[in-house]
Amino acid sequence: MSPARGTSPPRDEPNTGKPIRLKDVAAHLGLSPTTVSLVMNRSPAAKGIPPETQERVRAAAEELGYRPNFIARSLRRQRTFAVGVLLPEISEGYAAGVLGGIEDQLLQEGYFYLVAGHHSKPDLFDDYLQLLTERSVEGLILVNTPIENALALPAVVVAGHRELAGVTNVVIDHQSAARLALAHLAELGHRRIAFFKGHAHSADTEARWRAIVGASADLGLEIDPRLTLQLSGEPAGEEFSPEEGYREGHVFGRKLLEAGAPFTALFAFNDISAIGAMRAFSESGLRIPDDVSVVGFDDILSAAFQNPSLTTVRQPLHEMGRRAAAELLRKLAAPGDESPPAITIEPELVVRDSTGPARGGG
Amino acid sequence: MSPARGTSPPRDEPNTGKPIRLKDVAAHLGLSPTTVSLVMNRSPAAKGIPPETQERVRAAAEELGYRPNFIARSLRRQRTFAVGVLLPEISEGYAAGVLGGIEDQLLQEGYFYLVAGHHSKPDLFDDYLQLLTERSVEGLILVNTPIENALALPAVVVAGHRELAGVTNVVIDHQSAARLALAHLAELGHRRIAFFKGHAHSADTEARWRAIVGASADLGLEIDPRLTLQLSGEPAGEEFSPEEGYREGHVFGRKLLEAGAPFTALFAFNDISAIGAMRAFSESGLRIPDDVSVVGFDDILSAAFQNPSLTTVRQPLHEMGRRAAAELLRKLAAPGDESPPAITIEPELVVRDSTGPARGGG
DNA sequence: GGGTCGGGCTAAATCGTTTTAGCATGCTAG
DNA sequence: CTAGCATGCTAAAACGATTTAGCCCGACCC
Repeated sequence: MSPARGTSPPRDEPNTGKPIRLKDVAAHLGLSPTTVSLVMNRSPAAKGIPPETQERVRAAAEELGYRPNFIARSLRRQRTFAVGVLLPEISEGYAAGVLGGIEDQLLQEGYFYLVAGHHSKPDLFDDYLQLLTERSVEGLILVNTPIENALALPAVVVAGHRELAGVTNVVIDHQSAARLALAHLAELGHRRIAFFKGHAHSADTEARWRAIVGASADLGLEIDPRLTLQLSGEPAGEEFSPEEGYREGHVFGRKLLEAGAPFTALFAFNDISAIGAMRAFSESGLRIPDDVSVVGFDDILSAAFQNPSLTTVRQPLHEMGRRAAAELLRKLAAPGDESPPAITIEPELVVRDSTGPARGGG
Repeated sequence: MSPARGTSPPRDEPNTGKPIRLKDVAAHLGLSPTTVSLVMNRSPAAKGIPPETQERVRAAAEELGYRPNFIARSLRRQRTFAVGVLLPEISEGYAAGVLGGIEDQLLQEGYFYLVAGHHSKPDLFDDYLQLLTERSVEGLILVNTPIENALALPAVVVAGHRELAGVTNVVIDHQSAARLALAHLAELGHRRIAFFKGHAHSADTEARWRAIVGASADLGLEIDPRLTLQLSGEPAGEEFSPEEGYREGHVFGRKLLEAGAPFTALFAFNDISAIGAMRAFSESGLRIPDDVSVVGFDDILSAAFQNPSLTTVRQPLHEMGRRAAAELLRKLAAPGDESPPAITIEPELVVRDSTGPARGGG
């Protein structure tokens, strides 16, 4: 009699009551758990077990739907194949982008990760670090998370402020970013370029500005202080909100116009402020890119949907996350090795419709 | 002699070599592990232990920096305080928003979560379900993830297609959404309204369209088939990409104009296509909202940064995530209870600059 | 003085693996 | 004939907690 189709167990036979333990497989075969474990793990010690027994074991495991219990294994091996990720807020674009890359890399390598969003509240940093450590994560990835003390676990930091012994920073190549953007503008004949600097407590502000100064010099461009405005951001400790950045870009766009010093292009600190400035320019009757060219930074989703669409320096967030995860796994695999203090990521210039030849020619 | 500041152990004394085990605390006190465990867990069985001993235990635990090993505890208690989250892609706006809410709720309740992004590849669904199950997650939250077979674990689905026994769907109140948007337009005097329907394989398309039809009837509006276009999306199984949606909105915007049937407003299926359409309208010399009003759906970040900024129906993604997580935890806490087949979330109309009085008056 | 009771604790089993250290058995070599 | 050595397996001790079932001792009762 073949099994009736309509009876309770579904066609895919797993899920039959309680999960199968190693012990069950062993009992079913009349072997010891040791043997089964050795075979299932392809342990070197299994070389003494004849291939035909090995086959029997594997067949039985398959047949019974045996799945090793990860918790028990973790306990015994002292390995969890899990890492902790600390970030300000998971639903915010930057962190989400990086996390996407982290995820791809980790899952591919058989790891999982636990995430905690601290909403930029410093007292939560330590709490969550505690919790993650208690859960026996093997390493940490910090995204946009300023940290004071040394960490007890191997760690990689994305967009981190300071240098800590043993932790690797994943950073964008600001030199390259500045060169890409400014060379693009210079080539279009722009000589008088306005700048938005980042707010003081952002990780990237200083490095980026130094790179801009350097690249300007290389290209023979002069920086006019009257055309340089510093975004203030929110009070320190607060998350920088998109709406605020947009508003500030809008206000600063007008300020630039009122300053009276002529300019034909703006290189903003990020896309959000660039978009705000574009709006200010449009409202004043300036046309983009005919009268003013605008370059942003980040390449957020909105950048492509602006009218005109925004030329910007893309941070490859996904790749940054990937690289961070890969580096962490490398550290875990080779605990002794010296690790690089920094991994530098190359940005990419995305040319869209907000940049064009300088008005009046170069 | 007070301890010198410059010596190796940092001021916060933890991290002294290997972690402290329960056994260590017990040994340090000359008590048994049992006693320490009972006290630390405030087990009812600890009522036989005099308060002064309890105090001694707690003090010692504190002093030694004892942190229970979560893995060992999970193994013994058969509880992991972890849930699995399955979604298409973590860095995409919808999922990231929902995940933010899930995270808030879970961490608040002492849970963590494991995320897997399946990139809409159906064969990965089962793989990741396997992996999560192996890791002993206690329940599942599926975001935008169509699932065929019944699940072995308690589950909540956000934006899911079908109804499965025992799983709760978290869905937006489409009735309410349609009513909000159409009443707003009707109030501004719009009578001839164009629509973008969602692509066929999107979870929300059908329900939303029915709601629109219903609300139109209630408000005495007629739906003109010539003004109704169905987004095609990518081939089924592919992720719907923002660029594609934008492009289609753009194309359809032009189609509407060419159709010749007069209209004064567009209610798009989502913000992306609304933004594409706005661009098409602008390019044709129509002014928004003077000539055409546009209403989107979702309230993505870009919506606020458009020029003009986009009036839209906001899906409270964060809250949807929160509710999903809360419901899952409820299920876990009360395994016997019947659970609701659906949780309905109220949308919110965000009025911005893309809607205004109908041209020519109502 | 024996039984009972309760207070204060603990021994040992258990969760499901991995891993170390061997144990039989039979064959071969000397 | 026996030592030695593969061969094919297994017993038992971890891993670090929780939890069940008692143990021991003194006080109290009658």
